[in-house]
Amino acid sequence: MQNLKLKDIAEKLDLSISTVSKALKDYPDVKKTTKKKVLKYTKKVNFKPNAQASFLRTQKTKIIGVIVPTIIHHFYSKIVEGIILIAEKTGYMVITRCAEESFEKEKKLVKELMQQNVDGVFISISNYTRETSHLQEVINSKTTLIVFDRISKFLSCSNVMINDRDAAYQATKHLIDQGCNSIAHFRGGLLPQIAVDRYLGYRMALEDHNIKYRKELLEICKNSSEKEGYDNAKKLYDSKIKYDGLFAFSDPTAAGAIRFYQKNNIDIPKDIAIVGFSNWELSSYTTPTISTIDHSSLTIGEEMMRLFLKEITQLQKNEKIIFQNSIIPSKLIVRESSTRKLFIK
Amino acid sequence: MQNLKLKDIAEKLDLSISTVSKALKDYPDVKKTTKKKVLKYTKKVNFKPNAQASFLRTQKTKIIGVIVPTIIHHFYSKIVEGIILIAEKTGYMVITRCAEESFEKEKKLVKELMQQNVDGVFISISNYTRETSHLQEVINSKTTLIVFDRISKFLSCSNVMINDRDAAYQATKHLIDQGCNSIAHFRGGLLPQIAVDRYLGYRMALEDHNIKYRKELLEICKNSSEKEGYDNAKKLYDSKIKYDGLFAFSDPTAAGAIRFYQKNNIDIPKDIAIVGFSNWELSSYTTPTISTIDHSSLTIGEEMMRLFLKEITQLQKNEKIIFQNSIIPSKLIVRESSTRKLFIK
DNA sequence: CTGAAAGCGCTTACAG
DNA sequence: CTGAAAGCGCTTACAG
Repeated sequence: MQNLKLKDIAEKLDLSISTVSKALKDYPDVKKTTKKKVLKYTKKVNFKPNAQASFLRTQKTKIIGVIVPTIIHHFYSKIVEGIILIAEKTGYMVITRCAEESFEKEKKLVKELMQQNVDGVFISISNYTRETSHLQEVINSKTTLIVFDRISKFLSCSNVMINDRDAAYQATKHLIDQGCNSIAHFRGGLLPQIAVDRYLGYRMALEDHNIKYRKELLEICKNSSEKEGYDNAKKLYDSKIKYDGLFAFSDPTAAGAIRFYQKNNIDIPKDIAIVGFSNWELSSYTTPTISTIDHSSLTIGEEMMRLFLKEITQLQKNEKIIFQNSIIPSKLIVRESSTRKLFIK
Repeated sequence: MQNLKLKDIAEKLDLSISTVSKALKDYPDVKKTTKKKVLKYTKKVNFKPNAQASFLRTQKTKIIGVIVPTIIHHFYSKIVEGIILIAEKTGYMVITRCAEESFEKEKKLVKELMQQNVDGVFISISNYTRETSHLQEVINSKTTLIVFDRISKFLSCSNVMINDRDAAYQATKHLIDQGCNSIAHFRGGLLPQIAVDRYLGYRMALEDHNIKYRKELLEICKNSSEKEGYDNAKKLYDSKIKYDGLFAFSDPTAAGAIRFYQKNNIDIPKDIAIVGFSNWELSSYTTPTISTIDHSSLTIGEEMMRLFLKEITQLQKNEKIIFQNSIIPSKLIVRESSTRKLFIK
């Protein structure tokens, strides 16, 4: 059974190709009984018009291209899941692609998506992307561009972000509320904006609560790995630096630190209260469970789709397109690693 | 800047559309210098032919559609990641879709992918899918169909599977090797094939080692949740049933059981040795870490792409297409929850 | 070696 | 209300 085309339907029903096409698209100038006849038959034989051929006329593919810098990563795969679920509800398909943190590959992927004539490109920019002319071209060719998480100030388009600084502030403040006075921070690398923002949120929270920032309580976890968490905890321990709170750049980092503390009989949260970041699956399974920040990736995906659909409509109506910067609020999830009230009062 | 088309290039270079098209596809009957001129210019202006228009002639979209029954699930999202990474290496794009365990939605998604004229459909069949005529149609329309994990015996196509029975056998045998004599099994629901297979593997391992199967050591974890693991451990405990090993249907289930044991001062692995299943992220972060079975999702994705590319080539050469059943071997990962040697000798 | 022309399957302005 | 025809941007058999 070959795929049916308009011509086959038309012949079968003794109608013209035009009429069948119009009936399918519910044009007002087709007789009701004709429409019914066509719909009944196409439903029966399960006919759907060829998407590629339609595109040549409509210029709409109903496909969204999503580019993430890395895919084997909790945060991004969750967001992609969110986009896919919402996209399906609104009749879009999603092509997911992975730039593997390479500027060259990112450029190539964008170009290929343009060649596919996707209706929208959602991207989180690679760490090594130095300039954004490839993304400017997306905008120029009237394709809706939405940048999320890792954005660029040089692009006029809608952005969806997380307020890492605020989230880090919440996390640190929570530790202070639990009675912590000297709070260490295992930060991410020096360059990534998210690492900088979380660091700044930490600093701001300290400042607002009159706690002096101490440089010796800051360590770096470049890869945000479990091992780095362990190693940094050990490093502080070996240098005999005392502290009673830890705000870790990520949950694995927090988990690594916990592993070290337990080995050395440091009680969590009594001796050191801990907050991680991003609500990884693991954080509900460690002993103790890890307090963390939840980003609600589903909400991020939802918000991107919402902005996309809005811009598509504005484009269609030839209205001015209004770009929007959405900030998705993060939520502190308090678990065992920082629930200290019982001990301090 | 609008998207360029063949016509623009041809005009610019004072050539015909045909010649430009042929130069781009490296046809042998185009003068070398002409080819060079065309390639140089198209590279400069970053021209790529419109994919939809090409399709109308070539019938190739270079898109693969992947349908998973559920996406917010470790196992499937890993496989999708694998497919995407390998697909990109071979010039394919991947549309991921989620059937949400609905037969109706699955049918709809398949139809839409066919409408998109994808070159291949990779699917893991929903639990509620009662018949597979929608997938038979994929085969009929000469689109490569590859079914993975949840397969159907009624389809003539290549399959990629995991040998759950063998993996469960390995897991159980490992517990026996650790000195366990009475091994409980928290199985999945009664119907899913994977639950049945793991149960049978468990039974076979017991039998091969002359350990009598005891019905009272079998509990059901329908949703494979942490809570069910906890509850079942409690149930056995409350009924005073003694056992020294546990083979759990999944890592979260194992984690739940561990939580209960720890609360009741049952030592792991000394009192009860535990093996989980599927190597969830959490299994390396619990205390103790959980021994588990690793499926190597990346290998599954790789294998699907390999089969797909093979069939595509056979199709092109008009050769007979040879379907293949690939079974991806699983690997036992031994961690703390079952490392007992120290205690028993 | 180059180019004119047909055609892939659809949509839609236009004529009747 | 229906249908003939043009055209979307490409590929490729064919003529020269």
